[in-house]
Amino acid sequence: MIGFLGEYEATLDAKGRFLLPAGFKKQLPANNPTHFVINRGFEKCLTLYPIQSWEPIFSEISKLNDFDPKVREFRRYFLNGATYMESDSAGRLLLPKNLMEHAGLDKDIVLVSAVNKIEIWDKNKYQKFFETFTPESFSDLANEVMNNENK
Amino acid sequence: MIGFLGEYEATLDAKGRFLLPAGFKKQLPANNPTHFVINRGFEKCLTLYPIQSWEPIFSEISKLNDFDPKVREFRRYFLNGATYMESDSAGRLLLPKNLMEHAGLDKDIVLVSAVNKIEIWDKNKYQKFFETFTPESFSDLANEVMNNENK
DNA sequence: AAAATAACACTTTTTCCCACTTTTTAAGCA
DNA sequence: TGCTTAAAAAGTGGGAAAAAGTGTTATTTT
Repeated sequence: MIGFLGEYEATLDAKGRFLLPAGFKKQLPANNPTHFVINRGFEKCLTLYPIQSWEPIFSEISKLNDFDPKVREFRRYFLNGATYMESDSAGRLLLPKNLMEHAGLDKDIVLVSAVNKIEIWDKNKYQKFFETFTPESFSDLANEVMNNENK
Repeated sequence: MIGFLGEYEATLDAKGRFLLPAGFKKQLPANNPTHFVINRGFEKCLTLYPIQSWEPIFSEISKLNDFDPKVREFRRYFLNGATYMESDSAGRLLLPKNLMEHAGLDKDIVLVSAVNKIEIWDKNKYQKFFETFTPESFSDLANEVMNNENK
């Protein structure tokens, strides 16, 4: 399985393209290093899936029962932002405009590891997120999350 | 199998035609990229089936027991709007008027992936649909839908 | 030297508009 | 009434201009 580490910055050009930071490039799977799916994140950010990470998710979704209204609702929300992307000859990725809006991206962005995918944040919003976080609250959260896991 | 991704906008011209967005065009099956069936959606929207996606559904429906009044009722409703469509020389699709009414389409429309087919919404109605959705409610829904699957 | 950014040229897609054909509707008349 | 014709509406096809997207090269930064 793919496992990303680290956090890198990048900038969007006038057309909404950005260069995948070299740090992440090195961590991409060897076979399909140019194929991605990008989607809305649960928070005000985007989620970038290398194609290998996306496929099992999509496969799950396509098995759901289409006659269940909840399924349709979920699917609509989940798939609406998902967009297939391929990096261009210069290794850049072009962000769809609706997703840029969703995440409130401007010019400076931050790419953060999220295990088998990468989250994309607006730099300012990302910093603010951290400012609201004290070491203690982080410690509490860690305790809660990691404990539930082991029960 | 066909699997669509993403959400794209289009506009209807005075005659009720729209251009299938390039983003979806690329995802169409190579063999019959101009043949569709369009139908009422369960919600206030339309469902556009590439012909390959329609055929298995139609086949399912034709197998149902005709002596069951509920079957006849369902079939009547489901098939009543279904219309065969072919895109014209410029790649445009002409919407039947009765279906435009059903979905309350005006000028601006949104096309959204529904795995092997595409939903067509009025832009305003679609936006309202999303406004009623908080990240938490989506998260709950996702949890519910994807959990049922694993039981 | 490698990576990131900026600038530019080019191609594709989209939009908007107009002209033409076919079908439908309405109207006139024997 | 039934036929014919005119008018209107609906549907189709295509082209030009604008916008969006893509690729390349050069320059700057680290």
